[in-house]
Formats: sequence, structure tokens, C-alpha cells
Amino acid sequence: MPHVIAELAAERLWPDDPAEARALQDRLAPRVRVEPLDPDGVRLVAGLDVSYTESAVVAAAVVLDARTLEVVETATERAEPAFPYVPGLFAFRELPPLLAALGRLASEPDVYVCDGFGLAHPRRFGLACHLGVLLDRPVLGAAKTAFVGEAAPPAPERGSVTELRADGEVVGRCLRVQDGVKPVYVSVGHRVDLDAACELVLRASPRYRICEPVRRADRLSRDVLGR
DNA sequence: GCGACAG
DNA sequence: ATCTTGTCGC
Repeated sequence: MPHVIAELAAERLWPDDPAEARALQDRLAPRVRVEPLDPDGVRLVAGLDVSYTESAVVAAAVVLDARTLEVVETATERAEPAFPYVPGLFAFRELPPLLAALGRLASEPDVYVCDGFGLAHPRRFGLACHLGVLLDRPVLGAAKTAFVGEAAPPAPERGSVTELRADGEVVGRCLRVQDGVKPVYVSVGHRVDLDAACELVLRASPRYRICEPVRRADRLSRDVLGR
């Protein structure tokens, strides 16, 4: 058993099956904290992503200077898939390799950006929340498609937003980061609020739909996977 | 019961 | 996520 999973299991933070996984999410969800975070105080932003094959998974963490968006440091982890992909249980597939990669970073990012959701989740505990609670660090989620809830399309200008609502509550925002380009979905993971999360994603997306930290992590994980 | 369903 | 060619556009 991989070290990261053994450590989580020792803390009763690793499920044996989907039913246990859902129960664990319900147990950890109350630990999520939504709080203000000053975007101007963020110096280092880490982008996270994972690429797959049938038999291998590669996680990548890329730390960028939040102001210049230059790469400061990178780390990767190659592993065997430890959990199947089940919508809503995404974190159990990506968390182990991500935690291992993050453990190799020398720097301490001020905020982490996940390719997925935080509170915009059936049990309000997506990957960004899960990672945030385990690290007790600011984490936010930026996804390419919606998973739960509905959002009206934002105005065509960069910076426009609409609320992403599910079960009558605001669980995130649909954010247009480029003029006339399909929007992305931002949600809080931990120790950040929606305003800061959207501002950080906007600042980290000077050119493309996918913010630079995640784009870099996506490319790196793909390269290491070897294709 | 049926369809939808982050990556 | 991944499987996949050409093609339109800056």
C-alpha cells in the first residue's frame, strides 16, 4: 500500500468502498471553513492536475509566482489508480497522488487551485474541500463543466459572473475569464471565499480559458505520463 | 425506474 | 480522463 494511503488509513481517512467514502465526506464536510482571503497577499499559487492511463496515474503540482505567473517549482507523482472514478467520489482517485506530489514541494503555496469542485458537490465536499481540510490551507476549485446546480450564462465580457445554485443555495460561480469564451465554474474549497476565489482565477487566466497554474499542471502530468 | 454525472 | 484529423483563426 502506498505511503500516503497508509497514512490516511491510519487516521481513518481512507475508505474501503464507495459507501464508506460518502460517509467520510459527510464526516469531514463540517470542517470546511469559508473565510476572506486578500488576493493581493497571495505570492505563490499552486496548480494541481492528474492525467491517466488504464494502469497509471500521474499527479502534478506547479507553483507559480502569483504576480508574474512564472513557474517557481514543480513536483510530480506517478502511481497506480487506487480508487475507481465515481462521480462525487472524485477526490479518492486524485487525492493520494496529489498529496504525494505536494509533499515534494519545497515552497509553501499561499493558495492551491484544483481542477474540479469544492462546495459545488452533492455533499458539499468536492476535491478542493477535501484537499483543503487535509492540508488546512486555502484551496479553491475551478472546473470546466458543472456537476451540481444550475447557472445562467454570464455576460460575454471577461470578469462577468453568475451564481451557481444547487438546492436553493449558492455553491459557486460561473465565471467568464475571456471575452466570448465558454465560462468556467469556480467554487470554494477551504479558507477562501467566493470573491477571492474568482479574483484569483481571473488573475491567473491572462490568456486562456484554463488558468495558468492548472494548465501548467495539466501539461506536466501529461508529459510525465508519456504521451 | 430512468437519466445525469467534476476528471 | 482518454480515444482522434483536419481545419478555421489570430
